[in-house]
Amino acid sequence: MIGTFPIMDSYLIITYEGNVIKEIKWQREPVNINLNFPFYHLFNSYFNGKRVDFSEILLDFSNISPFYKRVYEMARKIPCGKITSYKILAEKLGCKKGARAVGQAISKNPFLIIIPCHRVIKSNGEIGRFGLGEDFKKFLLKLEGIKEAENGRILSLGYWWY
DNA sequence: ATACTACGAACCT
DNA sequence: AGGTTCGTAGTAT
Repeated sequence: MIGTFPIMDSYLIITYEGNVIKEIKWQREPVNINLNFPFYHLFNSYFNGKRVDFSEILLDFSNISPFYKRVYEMARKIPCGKITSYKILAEKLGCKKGARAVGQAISKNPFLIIIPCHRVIKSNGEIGRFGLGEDFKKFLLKLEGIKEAENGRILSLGYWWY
């Protein structure tokens, strides 16, 4: 079953079976809106700027390599309103110099929003890349109350999650 | 074996 | 400050 949810100039495509989410991807090409998918109200609240707890949602991790799975499960623990870096995430996984490998995994995040890959930025404070574009990443961070400096970098280390 | 990253550090101007 | 280069870990072919 597939649900669709419009956001900015794109659409979330939510694939699910029962109450298990199998995949959340996005596309720019318009689709028919179908808001009849599990946890719709959570997504709706989230995009209205509310603090939302996605942690109880069941995700289908079959067909995901062990390392990617570890990255996703770790990334999922980043609290709303906090950010971290690819490097820190790698270190937490016991992979000191694996920042790039983490980036590769994050770039293929099969569960947009639920696994908050937008909360992972570069270690020098720059926003870093994002599938739907850097502006979308900034939009999500702003939604969560993360402040950005005028030079496009994150303002304060106090926001970091270690 | 090789090529490819949503990275990072170390160098350069 | 801004660029280039190189190391790096894991994945895909």
